Amino acid sequence: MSYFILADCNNFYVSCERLFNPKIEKRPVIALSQNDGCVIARSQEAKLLGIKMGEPYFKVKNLCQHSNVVVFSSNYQLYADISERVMNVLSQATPDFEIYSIDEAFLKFQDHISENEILQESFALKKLVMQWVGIPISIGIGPTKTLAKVANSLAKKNREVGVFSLNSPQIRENVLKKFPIEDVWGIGSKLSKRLNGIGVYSASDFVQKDPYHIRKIMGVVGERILLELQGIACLNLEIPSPKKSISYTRSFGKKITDYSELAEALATFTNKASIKLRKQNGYTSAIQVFVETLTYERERTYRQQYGMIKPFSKATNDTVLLIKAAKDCLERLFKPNEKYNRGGVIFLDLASEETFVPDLFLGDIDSKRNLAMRTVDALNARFGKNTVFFGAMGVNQTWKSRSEMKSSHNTTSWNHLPVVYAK
DNA sequence: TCTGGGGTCCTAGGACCC
DNA sequence: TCTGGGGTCCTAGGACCC
Repeated sequence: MSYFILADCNNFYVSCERLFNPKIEKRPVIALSQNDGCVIARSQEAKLLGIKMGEPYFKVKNLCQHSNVVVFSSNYQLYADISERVMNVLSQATPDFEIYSIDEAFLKFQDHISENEILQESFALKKLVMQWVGIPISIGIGPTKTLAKVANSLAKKNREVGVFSLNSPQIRENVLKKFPIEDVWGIGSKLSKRLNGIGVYSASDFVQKDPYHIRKIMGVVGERILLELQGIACLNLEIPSPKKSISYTRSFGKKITDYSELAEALATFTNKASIKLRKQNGYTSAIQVFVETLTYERERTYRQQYGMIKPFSKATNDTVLLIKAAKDCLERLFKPNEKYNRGGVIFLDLASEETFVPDLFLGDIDSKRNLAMRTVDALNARFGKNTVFFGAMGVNQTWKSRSEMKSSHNTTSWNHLPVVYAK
């Protein structure tokens, strides 16, 4: 047996913004998704105003203006950097450590450490992250990952303490009775409706079901969640493995009807994705390209996706080839007089360097091209994004997504470094 | 006018093989 | 009268997460 700890940053994006802007400490603050589309982070004050997670921004814009809400476009560069700092502190506690998302990490401790020591350790970690990074976190403890998740959401309810353990079976029983089934990790809207149908409304209702029966109606996923809630660990820490697919998809700042504009956008996305690909030393054997249209009819929106997959005879990470393939796909997908609002590229079937098979007939051409790509990446890393770029990407980039209320890159750009004035 | 983006895992069904 | 069965691989789609 062992214990799992889930450390989760409180209102992470908002906390990052507050770090460099202490004036907004007590005010309602929200952060928006890419393209300023919907609300994806809210401060406690904003939650109390009734602003929901994932709500489209235009629906709450008025409320925000009236209630003096501070609104930010997402500043992922800043959030990623702060995240790394938080993870660095957390990972000091144990080598059994898994970064689960930008603001969450699992830690695992063997059970020869007492319950009391685990609690002490958790309080110490929480304090340390606040001291060294300035981000508030909550900690949940339990014998399984799923129970640590439940414990974490209880820790968040009492932020003054901010640590909650579900190791004791008695406490577990009481907690699960009041814990709605739809809030359990892995149970989404579809599964919770299905479970409601068989009389399951709380996590405790679920735990009393027969795992075999649950397996029949929910598959192994459902059975695993059930056992995890019973305290039987089915999920372990995940060892980071290279990504199985890499994608870059964006909504455009305006609707696009023009083929060449669309082609430039997709070339830009392909470039972004191939930089990610080379960063993990990967090769892709197939590219998927899609574009999407959006139409409104009587208060309803209809999305239509057009996509195609193009396999390569040989895995590649060469931006030039990838852009060419993306354009081939687009040529077939494109329909004039359509209004496109979104597009993207996905690299599928990723292969690593070790499994990459050089082409017998092309000989050394590959390694030369590879070197060229590496040089482009190095130049851009050193002198800034897009110092060197591909003509196909265009120069006007009129389709770029909106991001009108973005804060500075305080920790990742010399030009945005905070300045302190002495009196 | 205006609704994100990047991922993962699982399953069912078809094609194919012996 | 009676017309196999087991295995693998691939793909599309569904469901979920943050």
